[in-house]
Amino acid sequence: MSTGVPEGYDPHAFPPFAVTVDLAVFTVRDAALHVLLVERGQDPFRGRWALPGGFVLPRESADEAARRELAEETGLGPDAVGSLHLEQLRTYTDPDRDPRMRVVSVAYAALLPDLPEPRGGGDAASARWWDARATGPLAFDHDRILADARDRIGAKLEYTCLATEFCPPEFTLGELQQVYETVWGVELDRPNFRRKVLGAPGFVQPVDGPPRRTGGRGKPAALHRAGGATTLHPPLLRPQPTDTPHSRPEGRTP
Amino acid sequence: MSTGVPEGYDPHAFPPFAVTVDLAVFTVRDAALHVLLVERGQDPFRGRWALPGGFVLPRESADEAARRELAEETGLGPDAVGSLHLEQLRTYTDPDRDPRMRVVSVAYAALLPDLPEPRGGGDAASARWWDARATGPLAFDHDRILADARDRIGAKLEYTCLATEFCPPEFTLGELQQVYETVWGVELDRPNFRRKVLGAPGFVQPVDGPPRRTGGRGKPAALHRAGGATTLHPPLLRPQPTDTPHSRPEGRTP
DNA sequence: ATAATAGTGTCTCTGAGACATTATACG
DNA sequence: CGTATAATGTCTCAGAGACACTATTAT
Repeated sequence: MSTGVPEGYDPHAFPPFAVTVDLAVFTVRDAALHVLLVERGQDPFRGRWALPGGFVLPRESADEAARRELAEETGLGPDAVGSLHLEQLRTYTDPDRDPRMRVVSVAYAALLPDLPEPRGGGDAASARWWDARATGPLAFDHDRILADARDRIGAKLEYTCLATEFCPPEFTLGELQQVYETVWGVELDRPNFRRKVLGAPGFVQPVDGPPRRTGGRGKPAALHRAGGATTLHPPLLRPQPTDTPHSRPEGRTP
Repeated sequence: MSTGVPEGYDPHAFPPFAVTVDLAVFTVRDAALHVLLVERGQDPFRGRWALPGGFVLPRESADEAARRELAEETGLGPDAVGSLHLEQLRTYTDPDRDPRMRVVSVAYAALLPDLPEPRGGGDAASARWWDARATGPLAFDHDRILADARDRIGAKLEYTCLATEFCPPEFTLGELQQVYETVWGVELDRPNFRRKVLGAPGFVQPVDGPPRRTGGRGKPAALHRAGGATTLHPPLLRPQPTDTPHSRPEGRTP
């Protein structure tokens, strides 16, 4: 804030930037991570799919712009949008990321439970869920934003209670495990998963009544709600794909 | 990118934003975390201290702007600045964060070893290191940016090899431990710290020759260099202030 | 009965924390 | 000598992984 081009802070002496938000909206559906994309109706990248987003208005913060856009794209009410998890990822500032003009974009990640009809009624006439692993090349630098968003979500599942954001208000531990397995792309041992989830204070609460719900033709599962905690102690670490699991020649030299 | 204000993308139809970078430059000096601040010479916040920073130029990315500003403020050469750790934190977009105009700021954190004369020769005539715990109220929203930067650095020490960025090219394990203790504000058990650092593959490498260095009047310590790894496996978790059933940080019972 | 999912119990190994002990410098 | 710092070793417990086993539903 001390150096730069506009010496006298003349409001018209600085280079004009546009500021947008881009949203990576995720849900878990059919045991696969899905992301909400919109089809572009005009150049550049006409016909390509892109992350939903839009301009930040003069009197709103980027967070407010993100929630506004999210409401427009998903058709959710302002109350629902206000309560769901929205997280700033990072800001993309490559001078050539938009061929028309200088645009910096603040990227956000949002997590939704699998909704009955999530496609909204805004101006995004052609919005749909895509398998997050199988999106074609997206417009602008959205491939990179999407990849960064996936990495961030996966990492945050380890040490936060974020996974419950993918679930409906009441859920089974099997559904919660499905979230982890889907985002991480691994299979987890159910008894161990149970032990860790129930052992983390404030992660989940058993629903008091004895009601249960069936997921198919097995034993009905007890229902849980999200607990009050936001961070996970101890963390739920994902299994490490790096080479040998527990024998390391590097270490003590005799 | 699909909705918003400028329907036809007229380059003059969108609200004008200025984009700046703000830098939280940290070093460890005298067993305390220090941050580089500059004194503002003009309103608003004249005479208040602020994080260094400046405008993003029309043809550079925010990362490039951050490195350019860092070189100006510290007086380091472009090669030195190009090699040190610079990390985007998040972007601050409150519409009223700058009383003059609409400015969004991309915040960065940088880590430096304790340099002989770190104060640079740019236009920041009055730049100096401050104890990061004892900065007065800063200009703009820089108190919040600084707090966020401290949190991020502390968290990243747990699962990355970032701590070596605070050290000179060759360092002792005692100096590395000092970094952790200073950033986290806790005392660590030296034998356990040693075991974990040496057990993490690629974190540090012993310097081949038998040269040693003294820190005062004790036994000289072996020198190490940063290893090739960037992430820490297993992580070096900071002791939890939340009382756990079995471990007590303040456990000196006679 | 068989399949499928939910839930419990147990064993072992790793890593963290606490702490004792030895080694090598300085005064 | 004592003191200060570096380095090694040892003990114990918590948590993770692997896996056997039981429980309850649908077909």
